[in-house]
Amino acid sequence: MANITIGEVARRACLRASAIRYYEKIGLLPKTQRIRGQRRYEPGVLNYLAVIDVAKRAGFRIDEIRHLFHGFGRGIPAFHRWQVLAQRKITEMDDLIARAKKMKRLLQKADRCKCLDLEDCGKAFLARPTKKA
Amino acid sequence: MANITIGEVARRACLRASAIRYYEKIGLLPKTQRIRGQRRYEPGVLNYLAVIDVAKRAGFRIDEIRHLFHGFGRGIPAFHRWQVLAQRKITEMDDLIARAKKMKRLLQKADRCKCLDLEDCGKAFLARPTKKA
DNA sequence: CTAGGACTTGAAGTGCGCTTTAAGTCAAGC
DNA sequence: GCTTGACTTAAAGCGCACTTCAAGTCCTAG
Repeated sequence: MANITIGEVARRACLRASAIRYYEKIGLLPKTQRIRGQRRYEPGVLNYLAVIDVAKRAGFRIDEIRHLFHGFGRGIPAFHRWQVLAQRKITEMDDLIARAKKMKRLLQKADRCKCLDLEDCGKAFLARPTKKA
Repeated sequence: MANITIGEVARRACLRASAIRYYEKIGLLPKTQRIRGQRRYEPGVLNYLAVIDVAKRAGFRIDEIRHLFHGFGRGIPAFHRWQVLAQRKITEMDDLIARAKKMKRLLQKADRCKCLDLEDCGKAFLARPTKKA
């Protein structure tokens, strides 16, 4: 069970080996043991990678995920780490959704445009400027 | 009124001169006349830049804006160009909003996490995998 | 005459999250 | 002995939309 090669970890975690090496290099994954120069992993690394995967899908950037793992004091429990980061990110997501909706409204206005010439659109935009984000 | 320098255009359009040069280089803005090597613009360029600005704020990438200007036949009216591109982009925005909402739901789940250890989160994720995008 | 300021160019740099490449090591199979 | 395949490293590349840099031109003011 133990001492899995990087290729096997990659296969099980649905990642490229290069991504795993990259995570190690930037300090997202801890350095693991080497056997004749090659990385060998214990199965626990898959839990680690599963957390990274969920965090990425929740919209966290790499530096935020690193913070999740290493940016809190030793005794700070996982649920508290998630709470702190999730609250911030939920706000970001709300902003993102609001921006996307604003873009969509702008697109719906564009969809009802009646100009023959794009320069006319430009004149119209300059005459009644849409309020910027 | 005519023959504005790049710096003046930049000031009026709230852009950096470097951005205007870049737009010219990639074929977003037409090449303009030079006087002793320096670009000189007619005021109409501001309409052109206003269209670019609105398109960017609506979420169009540079290649899409280039398509708006040059990707249709000569006689195709502006309103039709907007319709075609806006419909596609509205779909993209809907996808983006849906993805952001999915992330937000994931974050709200994370916010209610009770694990003490991140590895436990990983085990839980692997046991009941959240369906991926 | 000199300094300052606005402009010119092509090339390189930025940030993010990796991937790709080049050059090499190592073990197994023929 | 040779090939194949999986691994190693450091460094470079990608996409996007610019910005920044280095080195130079040109005009005006003092």
